[in-house]
Amino acid sequence: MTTSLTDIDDLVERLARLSAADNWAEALNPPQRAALSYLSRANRVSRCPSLVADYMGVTRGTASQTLKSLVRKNMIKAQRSASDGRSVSYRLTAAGLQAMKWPAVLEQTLETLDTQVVSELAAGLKTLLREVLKVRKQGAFGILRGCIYNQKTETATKTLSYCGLLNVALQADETDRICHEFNDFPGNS
Amino acid sequence: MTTSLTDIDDLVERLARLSAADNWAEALNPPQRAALSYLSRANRVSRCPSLVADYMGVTRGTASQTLKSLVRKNMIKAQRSASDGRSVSYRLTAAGLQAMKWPAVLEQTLETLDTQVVSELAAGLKTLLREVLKVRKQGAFGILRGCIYNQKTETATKTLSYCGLLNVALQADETDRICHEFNDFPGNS
DNA sequence: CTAAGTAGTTTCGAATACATACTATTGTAA
DNA sequence: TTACAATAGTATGTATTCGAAACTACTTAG
Repeated sequence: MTTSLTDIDDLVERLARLSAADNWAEALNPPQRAALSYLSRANRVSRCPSLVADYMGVTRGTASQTLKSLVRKNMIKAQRSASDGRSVSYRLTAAGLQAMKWPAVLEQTLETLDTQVVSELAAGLKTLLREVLKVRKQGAFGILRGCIYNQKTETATKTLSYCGLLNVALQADETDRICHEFNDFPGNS
Repeated sequence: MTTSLTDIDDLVERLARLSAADNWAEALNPPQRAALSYLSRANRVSRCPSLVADYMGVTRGTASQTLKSLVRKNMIKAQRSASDGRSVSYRLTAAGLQAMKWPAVLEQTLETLDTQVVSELAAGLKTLLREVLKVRKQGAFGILRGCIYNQKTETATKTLSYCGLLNVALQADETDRICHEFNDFPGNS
């Protein structure tokens, strides 16, 4: 059975599409849900329009629109930065946190699958995402040592670092760079 | 390293999103590309609005709109059925076939990955899709024995059937049902 | 201090998407 | 046969996404 490369492209496309269709709630549409999900996991300095745009793969203008609709729906609130008068940080409201409590339909489907299959699938997808980010030159995801998303694995020869939020493996020299997603505060404020 | 179920949902969502952003051509946007891709692979009786809607996970109204825009762009042409005055079948124009020649950006990324990783990833995604289709009760994918998408694998005990178009494994009793995607004519007309 | 760069917003036009209501055709049952 | 339900497809209204481009406001480099 030959696995053409087109297959994976189609499968990812279609799965995302079907998942989006099922997750379409009266409260949130798929882009809004994706943005809210990102904001719920990112640290304060990362909860800004341009990084939402980067994460979602849309222009800043589009991200701005989606964030505006989330504000309108009382899911998030904007707060201007004191240090930089240009930048804005968003935080989830109680309603926003509540909306994130609902698990995605795909998650429920995954529960029925074998654990082994699920973890292999996750590993494959992470590898693919890492590659995609490299091609898109979104590689500036250096992680400071103390980041809670920086998962270290000790091997015989060296320490491997991994960003659990963005799902990218990190080179040793990258741990000194500043990461947009850096977070050293478990309370996430 | 724990792999939460949320991970896969996020990864699929994000990969599809980044892929869509990169595949956004002046000619086609992502839904149009998805619809055209389906039409290029489906047999005549399957190239109708309602099955495009099923495949894409949208309502018939939405599918109708997208098909209209593809007609406007001269990618496809409509043809009314002689046997059923209600139904319509679309076929790709020369321009439509040409547009499908361009590989998706994700495919190029996949070329850089290990073959083993790619085939395991494809297998995992197919399993997941099969499960999603079951939940959505889109299970009426019975494949007639002669279908060119019906890939048979002989094992010691029995014959396994598989639909190469829809990426679903088929039970033995399903091979007698009529499949929307059934195709016994390699020329696909 | 000026110029370039950065963060974010607004506007425009095309299109997606749902829900709903609609037309036309086909099938079923009295 | 004549109702009536089911099916295939379309049209409309509203909200929103999306890229592109133009714009404001702030920050930084020379």
